[in-house]
Amino acid sequence: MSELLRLFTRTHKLLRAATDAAMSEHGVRVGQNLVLEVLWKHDGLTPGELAARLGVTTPTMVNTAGRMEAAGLLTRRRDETDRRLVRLYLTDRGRDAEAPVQEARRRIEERVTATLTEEERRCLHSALTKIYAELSAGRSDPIL
Amino acid sequence: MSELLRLFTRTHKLLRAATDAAMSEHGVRVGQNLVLEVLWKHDGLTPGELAARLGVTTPTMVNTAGRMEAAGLLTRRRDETDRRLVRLYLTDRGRDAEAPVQEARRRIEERVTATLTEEERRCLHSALTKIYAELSAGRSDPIL
DNA sequence: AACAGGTCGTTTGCATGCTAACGATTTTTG
DNA sequence: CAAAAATCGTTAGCATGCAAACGACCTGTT
Repeated sequence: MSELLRLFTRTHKLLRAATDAAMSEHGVRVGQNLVLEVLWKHDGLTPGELAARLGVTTPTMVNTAGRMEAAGLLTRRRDETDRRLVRLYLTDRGRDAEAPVQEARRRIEERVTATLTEEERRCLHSALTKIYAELSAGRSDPIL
Repeated sequence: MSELLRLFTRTHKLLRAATDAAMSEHGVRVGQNLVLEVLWKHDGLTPGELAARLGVTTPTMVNTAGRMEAAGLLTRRRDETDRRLVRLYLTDRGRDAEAPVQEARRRIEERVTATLTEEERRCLHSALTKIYAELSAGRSDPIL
């Protein structure tokens, strides 16, 4: 009875759904929230740079950027010195989302960790870190 | 720095990718493996019953069943006494996948848990269980 | 018996991921 | 300097999820 994989998947799905619901109240979908978190600190990155930081592929980032552009969160602009590059810049709406989105994120994390003991919190973190390391062994994206 | 949500998401992605790679060697994609696991024990369930057991929506199950039918893993047949129902029956190929798929699943779970201490294993399980319970509070799908 | 309402599976449309193939641009090399 | 190679973003096609709307079928009430 492979309990762990199933439990992990189910829990992830609930967590993702809860996050999406909370973010959606502020016009941001779950997949866009991490992109914003990077852009708030480093505006004007390229899709490739963002993809690397987020651990997704470039096509995924391009699609996400397209949806975020359609949602009015950012704009695309070609780099002047290297015409291959595209730079993504936040709009006012993208910047204004910072406070409410981070607050929503904080609340979910708090809700989740509140149910755990101090030991469970510590253990969960170290266990996930070890699993992450094990599975990313021999990969090119060891960024976390 | 909301470490936990990010770490959880990243780890889940790696785990899912590793599972998909292992399953794909036997003609089964990651989303189909849990469906098979149920059908091996209870052949002839309906899409709705399967969806409930797996914690996914009925449309998702219908799509997955369509892909599994195209892959030759199962067949659809209308229920004779209640024509609203569709029953999903495994093909020989679907049954033959049982041993290799369960073996692949076992190996991944072993690889993951091997990196953990006994305490971490126990804690991870109880932490996930608690988080799952917290997030599914006030929901209609408390099945695990 | 007839109709209203409930129960199904399906279709449609979207979000999020991936890989593979392509086109434009820059850099490297011969 | 021109051709070859590397680097980017994009597009296309697939897998997996969701919610909403639909059509077919059954059931219960009148």
